[in-house]
Amino acid sequence: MFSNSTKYAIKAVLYLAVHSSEEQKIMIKDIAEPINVPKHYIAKILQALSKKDIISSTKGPKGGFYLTSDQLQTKVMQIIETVDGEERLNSCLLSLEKCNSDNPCSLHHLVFDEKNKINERLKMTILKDLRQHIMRGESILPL
Amino acid sequence: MFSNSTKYAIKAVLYLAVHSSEEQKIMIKDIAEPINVPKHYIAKILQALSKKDIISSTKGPKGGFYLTSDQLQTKVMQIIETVDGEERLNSCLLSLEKCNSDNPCSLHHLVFDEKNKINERLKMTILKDLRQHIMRGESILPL
DNA sequence: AGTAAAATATGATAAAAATCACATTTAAGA
DNA sequence: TCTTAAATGTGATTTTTATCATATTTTACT
Ligand code: FES
Ligand code: FES
Repeated sequence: MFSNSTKYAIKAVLYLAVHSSEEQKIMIKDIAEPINVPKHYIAKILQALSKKDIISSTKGPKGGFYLTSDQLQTKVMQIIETVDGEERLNSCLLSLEKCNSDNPCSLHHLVFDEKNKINERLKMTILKDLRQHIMRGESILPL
Repeated sequence: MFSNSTKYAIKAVLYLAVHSSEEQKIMIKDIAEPINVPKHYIAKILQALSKKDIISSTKGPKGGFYLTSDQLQTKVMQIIETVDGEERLNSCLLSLEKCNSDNPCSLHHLVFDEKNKINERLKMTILKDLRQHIMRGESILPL
């Protein structure tokens, strides 16, 4: 469903959501290891997210990555779109085109409503929500 | 959601479902072109499907690919599993593991029910159903 | 100012997925 | 039985995705 890069991105950002703050920055290697993602790979992804202002970073000693409280309001969908590009989630199951109810492919009616529901949730769920889930022990941040 | 190969496979099989029969076999090039898939690529996929008895074929002059009426009973899910492998649809959104409600990842609750519903439908929908849809003009076989 | 510790930029390599090419096998029809 | 038309098998090439490496920039601390 998601690319590898997006999976990694979500895991990393969620890790920051739980463990970081403006006073508690985290170095790349201390993110990569606990979420089980190659260090150099996640570095590239975090840099892209940082450039898009989805996460924050500072260079130099005592530097690292972190989330501001504003950034805890980021919607999950924003991360997905930033990494995978917008098209991916709205593409038709059978063609390259955008899914289109006026010209539905043969699988469209099997999936459209559910896919929509999922997309809606990804659009309204923010990092803070997921952090709360994790801190309550209702879900985990998998390896 | 699906790999390119699975998309192509479904389109090709659906094309056969609509246009072929034991008396009306279709050559690779006459499948590849209308569904807009590279000839050599779809050939490989069709060969795999043929070996798994999801479609039929005969060699030589007047040969080609076709579906028997038995094969019109094939479930969409069978095609997906044959091409992409079973794991893909049941894997967790964030990890390599199988999705597991007893140990849910942070996105699990956002998608589980809907993904399940989709999977159920893919498991109970057969090619004949989709063919009917297409022939009634309720859905299309996209390029 | 100088040094060291961090992210950043850029690019190289490896692995996987998609695509292309061709020689082999099978079967129909002359 | 010979020729030809089709799928089949095997493997090569290209493209995309994932991974690795390294030089540069920024910043804190001395
Ligand atoms: S048109 Fe294909 S999934 Fe909607
Ligand atoms: S455990 Fe991750 S999607 Fe179910």
